[in-house]
Amino acid sequence: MSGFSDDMPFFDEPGAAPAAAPSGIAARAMAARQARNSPVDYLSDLNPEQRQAVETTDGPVLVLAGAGTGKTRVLTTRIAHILATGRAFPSQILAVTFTNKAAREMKQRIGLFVGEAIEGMPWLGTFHSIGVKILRRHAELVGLRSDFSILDTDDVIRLLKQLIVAEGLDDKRWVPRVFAQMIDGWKNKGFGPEDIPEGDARSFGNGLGRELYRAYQQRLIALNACDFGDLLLHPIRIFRTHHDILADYHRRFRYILVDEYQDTNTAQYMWLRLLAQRPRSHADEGNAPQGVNICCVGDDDQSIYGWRGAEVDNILRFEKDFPGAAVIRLERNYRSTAHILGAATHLIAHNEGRLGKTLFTDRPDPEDQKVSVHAAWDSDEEARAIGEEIEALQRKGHALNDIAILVRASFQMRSFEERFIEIGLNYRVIGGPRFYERQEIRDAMAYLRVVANPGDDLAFERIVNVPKRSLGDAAIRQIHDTARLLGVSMLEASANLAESDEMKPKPRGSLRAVVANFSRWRDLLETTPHTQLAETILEESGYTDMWKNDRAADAPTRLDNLKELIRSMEDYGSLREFLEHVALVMDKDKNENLDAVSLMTLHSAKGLEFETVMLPGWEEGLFPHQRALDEGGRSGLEEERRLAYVGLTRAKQNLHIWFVSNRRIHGLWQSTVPSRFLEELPEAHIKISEGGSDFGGYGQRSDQAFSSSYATPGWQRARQNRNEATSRNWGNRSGPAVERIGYGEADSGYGAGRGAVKSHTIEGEVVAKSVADTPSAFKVGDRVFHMKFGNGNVASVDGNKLTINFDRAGQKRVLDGFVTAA
DNA sequence: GGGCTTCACATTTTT
DNA sequence: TGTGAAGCCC
Repeated sequence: MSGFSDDMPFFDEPGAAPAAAPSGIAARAMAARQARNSPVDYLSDLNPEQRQAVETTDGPVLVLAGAGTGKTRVLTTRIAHILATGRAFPSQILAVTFTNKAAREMKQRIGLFVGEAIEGMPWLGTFHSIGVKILRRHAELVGLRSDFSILDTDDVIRLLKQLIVAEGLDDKRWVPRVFAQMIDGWKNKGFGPEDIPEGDARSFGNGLGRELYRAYQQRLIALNACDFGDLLLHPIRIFRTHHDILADYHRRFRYILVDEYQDTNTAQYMWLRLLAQRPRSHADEGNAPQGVNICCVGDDDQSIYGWRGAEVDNILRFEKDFPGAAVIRLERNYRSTAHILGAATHLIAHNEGRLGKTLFTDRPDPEDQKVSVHAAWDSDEEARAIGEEIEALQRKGHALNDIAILVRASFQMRSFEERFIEIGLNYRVIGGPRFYERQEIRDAMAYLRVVANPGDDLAFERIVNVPKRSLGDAAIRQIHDTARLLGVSMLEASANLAESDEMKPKPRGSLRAVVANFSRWRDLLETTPHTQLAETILEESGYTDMWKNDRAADAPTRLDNLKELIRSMEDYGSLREFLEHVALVMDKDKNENLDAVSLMTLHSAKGLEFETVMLPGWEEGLFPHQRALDEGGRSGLEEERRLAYVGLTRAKQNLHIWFVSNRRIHGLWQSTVPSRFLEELPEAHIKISEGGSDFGGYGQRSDQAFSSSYATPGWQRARQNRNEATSRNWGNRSGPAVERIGYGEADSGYGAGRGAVKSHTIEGEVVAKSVADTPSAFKVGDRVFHMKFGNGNVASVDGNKLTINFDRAGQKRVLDGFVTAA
């Protein structure tokens, strides 16, 4: 039952890869080539701990890599080292990451070391992509065919809704999305329908939780499909029930490397254990190395995904799981200044239950710039002040690309976006809706999925009446019932129905056409290049026409997206390869040519670094978030603190933290209290800033603010606010420590003149068409359309700045480059 | 089937 | 307050 015959090592000798290096990076490639010739070179750049992490190749290793300590470097060098010293072939190394981005980066960096040998690293990828690869080989063992589809969250929810309704339950009381999350949670823990706790099972659908879960799994098999969780759970099941297969993988993987180990959930942990812990009998046979060569790299202080199933415990108990493990700490930081590190280290020390690390740097910091803490009256002023600060930096030549604003929750982004649009400051939002989640892309994908896997009823159902073909709810139900009755796919059932007289003539006619189309496309699959096939499908189905005839403002964008989809298909060898890519790699490159400030959540900032970082919204209730406190208790608070730590450690040079006194929550203005995390910052490394000259006029330079018991008029007002706040439902802190944080009363408007701006982005998507300071082409009374605010009428024109009365958003001032004639 | 109104809800997100 | 989904009416 071995499935390995097809991909034995590609190179006889790890170092024997052709010397041709990728073009365009000549210098690095030269270094790489040199490194290949003399294996010691690549080690000499490492510090002693890093070097130890690279060279300790035998037995289990846990590398505790603090933020900015060269984690990726260690991982990639370690792989290079294993290859260069002939310890394993590329195909004998299993290297797992969480995100595609991380996998891509690793591939690229290993490529610099070993040239093209990277092609021979078939087992470097995300947990899920490797899971798919394994599952495709043994699909039949769990009742799937190897061409199974991978469903995304949206498909899953639609499927669950069907099942919930089919059980006669009210889908408003038992919300499919909620159930999808429950199932996801169960799968993260490695639970199949039989394993879930009785309480969980009872808590959903009038006690039918377990039955629904079971029915869901059956439907997936019938659809020849998997959800994301199955990509790990099915392999786990296979490993457990087929020891010969597991033994094959044991023989195959000589080295296992895991990135971001603190983020692994229970299922991933089980999967890793199965692969890593070979029973004695295997270890003893042949010349397999004794012990387990597993190397996990992570940072318990950066574990911020507990809420989605990550178990910090996995990293905390590594030494118990893998006896004799070497634990190596990387604490020398190459990213941030001593002040930033001091602040971060001190903050995170408030957490219990850590493995403990203390970051340090011995690089000099010529500017000796402390972390600054700023106060603002409300969120609008916060946005204004940060905007000013950024413009000031920009004038000094600071690239916007090197600046990031990291928020706790995405609603905070809004005030920044509005402000930046107003002053014409380039920004890009990282995260948010993604290319492959757009409606038109998902529709197009559904067509392709049906062609690739005619049993994919979910995809079929999605597009059978898109564009409209008079196949409404009634027709779909009929197809459904027929499929059930005959035990076949909906496509097959449709073929039957189209030839019978059970359907009214009109829908029957269009159904016949649909069936004929799919069968023709299916035939073309063998003979036509997949990009061309996709084009044909979108044309012949009438899908592109549908958008061409659509007069909605975004229809042209959607057509562009479809073209982009086809274009991106060129990068893949076959339709199936492409579909798998889309299912697993839901991201797309952003427009990186533009100089723009990055705006994102703290979560999505993990792993990134910026010269300057702004951290707004440090208030009780928002950060730490009230819900984390309510639902997570102490451990919830600690996770929030780790999030703060992640935020602080993103900054290389400048770090600014902000809090406001008033914030609008669900439409209501609330007084707020500075975050407890502010008190946890060490005095020695921070300064309370009154916003410099921009703010002018309130509070004093107040490093002494931390010397507790004194109050200026401003402070008194702060205290007042706090007292009010504590009586509300937000943050309920006690103790006088709060009093120490500076606060200002700068609620007066300020700031008017700003530097000229050349181009603008909204959400990394739109590039404006006009240049600042040229008179606007629009005049009063013009009807215009704005990406964010919709349609409106121009009320006044001031150079290139327009005041527009939007139908829905009300009156706004925007730059004319952001609107088009409606 | 499309557009309008009403209602509930309002942290973080990858695969 | 403001958004998005679902129901309702034509």
